[in-house]
Amino acid sequence: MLTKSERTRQLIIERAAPVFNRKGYAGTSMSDILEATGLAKGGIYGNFESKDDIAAAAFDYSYQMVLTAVRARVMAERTAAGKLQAIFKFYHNYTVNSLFPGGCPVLNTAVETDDQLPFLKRKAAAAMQEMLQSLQYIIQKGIDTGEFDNRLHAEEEAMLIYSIIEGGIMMSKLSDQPGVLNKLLKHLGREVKQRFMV
Amino acid sequence: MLTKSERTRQLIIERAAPVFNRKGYAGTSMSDILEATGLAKGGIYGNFESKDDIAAAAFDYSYQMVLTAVRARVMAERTAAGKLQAIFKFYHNYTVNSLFPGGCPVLNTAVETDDQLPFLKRKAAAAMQEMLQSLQYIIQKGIDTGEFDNRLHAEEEAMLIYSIIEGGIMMSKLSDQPGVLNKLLKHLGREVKQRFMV
DNA sequence: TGAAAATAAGACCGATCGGTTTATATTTGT
DNA sequence: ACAAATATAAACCGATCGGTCTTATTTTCA
Repeated sequence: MLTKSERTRQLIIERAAPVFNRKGYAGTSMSDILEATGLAKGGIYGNFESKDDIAAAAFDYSYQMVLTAVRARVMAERTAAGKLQAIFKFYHNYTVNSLFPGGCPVLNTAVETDDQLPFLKRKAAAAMQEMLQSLQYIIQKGIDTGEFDNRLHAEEEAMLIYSIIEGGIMMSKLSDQPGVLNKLLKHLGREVKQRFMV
Repeated sequence: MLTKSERTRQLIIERAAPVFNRKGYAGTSMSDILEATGLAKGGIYGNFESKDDIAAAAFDYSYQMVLTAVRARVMAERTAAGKLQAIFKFYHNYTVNSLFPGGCPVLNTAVETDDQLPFLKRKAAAAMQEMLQSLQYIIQKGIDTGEFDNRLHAEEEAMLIYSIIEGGIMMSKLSDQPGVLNKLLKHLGREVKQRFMV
């Protein structure tokens, strides 16, 4: 069994992550975290060094949640096209249905950390890199196995897909219209069926 | 000539806008604004009611700067394809060369204002809507004049372009690689030349 | 140019910020 | 079950938050 401290630490991360994701680093206060966890200062600072420390752990947790959920859906598919469609399906209605509120943690963190908060920016950058490489890997595999047109550039297509998804999340959130993202995902689905397939 | 107060108000907006754009609403303090303007409290609060009031004016100013710059480039072109290419050119190297630092004010504001800051969210939403409609108008005009393939859906293509640009700005900023956005813009340019043209 | 009006400086305000510390309560291993 | 170790509550800290107010200065126009 986990030690008490380890369980508390986990609780703090799980409760703080959605708060940071909705309100951002600067917009989240320690009292927000006290409220979300039901703990007092001592319970927090006995398990974390600082607000930064919590924000870093919360980002890791948030990203891991997304990554795990996407991975599970991708691995359930055999073909490259199936894997890509599974990703698109994952993001369907993302702004209203996501694992926890506030949209994509990579996008949110990327936008808030311009020069400041370098420790968070590094994490978000690594996360994006990993997402892009996963996409690229799927596409390249599709090309190599002859499933996809070999004139495709895997890296470029991965970047396109990622930019449309992240841009679409922002657009849907801002307009309060989940359908905006959904239309973009539908377009991506058609592209895979038509332009990607040989 | 403008009254003293009007000139001071303008100075505050011009100096505060890039600060808000880089650090966000929550991340910007009044002392940041005092420092950026060189004024004291009295000078600020004599011309603005509150931080919110400054942030609202600063967003309007930032967005107006972008819109004006894009409009000028678009109006200098006659064809729909030329207008779209001018927009893509405007965003070339945007993360390092933009009018003022911090990336796209619509994107930044959209991400920070989830449920909170409704007065800013409304402004950003209206700005995005205007950008999308401008894009859609250009594309529809291209279709109507026979310059573009009439099987295109103007609204969908506008959303695609906008999502790629905004997503691309985020990706370039996060990775510190202006080339990411540039590659996406290059792709958009090719798409217009190939898929759009009849 | 001089007096009234407009504008800005800067001391000041209570509230809240992130964080520390001490004292109490709870786990833990024997 | 008990003592030692661990973990949490809560009072407390200086700094900073957004904002007010009085006073001094600058602008304005007769």
